[in-house]
Amino acid sequence: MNVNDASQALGPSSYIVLGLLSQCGSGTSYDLKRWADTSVGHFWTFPRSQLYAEPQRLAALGFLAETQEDSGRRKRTYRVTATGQAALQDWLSQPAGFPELRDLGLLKLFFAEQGPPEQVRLLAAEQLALHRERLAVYQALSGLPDSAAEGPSGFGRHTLRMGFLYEEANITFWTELLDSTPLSQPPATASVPE
Amino acid sequence: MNVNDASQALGPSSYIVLGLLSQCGSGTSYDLKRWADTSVGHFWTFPRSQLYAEPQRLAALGFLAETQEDSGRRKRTYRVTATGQAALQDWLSQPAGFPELRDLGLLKLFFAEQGPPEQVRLLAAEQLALHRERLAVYQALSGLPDSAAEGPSGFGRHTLRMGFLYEEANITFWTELLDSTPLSQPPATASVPE
DNA sequence: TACGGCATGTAATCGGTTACATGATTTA
DNA sequence: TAAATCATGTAACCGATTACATGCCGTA
Repeated sequence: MNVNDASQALGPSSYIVLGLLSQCGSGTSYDLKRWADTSVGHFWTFPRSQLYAEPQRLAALGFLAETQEDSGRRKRTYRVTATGQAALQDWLSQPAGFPELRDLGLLKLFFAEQGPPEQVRLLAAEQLALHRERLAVYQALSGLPDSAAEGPSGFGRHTLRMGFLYEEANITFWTELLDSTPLSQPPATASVPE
Repeated sequence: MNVNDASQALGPSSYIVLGLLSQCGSGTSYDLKRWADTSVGHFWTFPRSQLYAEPQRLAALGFLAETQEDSGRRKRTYRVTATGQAALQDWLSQPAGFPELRDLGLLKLFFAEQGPPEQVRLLAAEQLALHRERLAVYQALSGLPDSAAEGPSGFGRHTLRMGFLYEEANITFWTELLDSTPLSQPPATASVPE
């Protein structure tokens, strides 16, 4: 069974586990959770339970080696094998394809465009607030020294930059939308001079 | 069983079906596929088979009414019920939450940042090409008259605008990255004057 | 030593993807 | 009328989410 054999076809979460472990040497499922939360978690999340299931799968494939404690909880620690490392490299060297926006807010907007403007405004206001919040988080992160920003517990300079651009684009978009969507009840007293 | 009862918790694909059928009156699974391809499909895709399974589910919940042909293929046509319409409206009025980038390219970049620059360059070049392509598609779409751009078979003015901004952000990002990543083998013959 | 939060797992369910299968309709 | 394409569905599998369950450890 070859690494280049496409029959494996692991999913993204598998490679997140592989990648994090590769960067950190070794760790438990909980370690993975903590690392993910402060790095990839900024743009790619999944439930914690995946971080227990995924390593099992990878270990069964020979991509991870597993050691289990003798004491109480018999907790499992994983590390990447040479085969696993090769699989990761192979994946990295493959084209990534086109990403989808898959934005729930956009989806709702798409269907709300025909409806009452007030609903659009509400949506825009919500999204605007969320994106501003997130931009602030990124701004805080970018102030950190490189040592903290890089590595398994950091966001990575480049990925952080994309986060920035993404948030900016969103803020531009929802702001424009809010500004161009009429209020539901323009005050009847206001006069519109010709 | 109330529409406002959160026990339903349909997924996004359910609402895409609901939304498209609501806009178009009625249609078959194949109609849904065609509508989706030219509208939401630009930023949210899923396999065609979903468009056969999803309406069944919705019909079972009373959100769609189904009529079946008597002739050969006995094909099914769906339309939204009043209950379904209410469920859609309810969903639209709910906050959408924060969207994730979930970009495979970014993910690979995150793990490739530590590795050889050449791999980063390859990735950046691929992504740049894909995003430029997509931007061109959006440019073409935006040239269309409103009648073609709006409605179930159109992208929608607003969503299209966001597509634009997203592609621009990506092009900026991957271009910057490509420009800032050193070539793997700078020609050994080149002299670097002090 | 009791309690709250941290840490570590398993089980059940379900939506989504892939693969399979075949009927109609157009066109060469 | 054969081939190609359009159209319509089903079945099996699997990753991902939710919910359940419980052990360790610091501190009040």
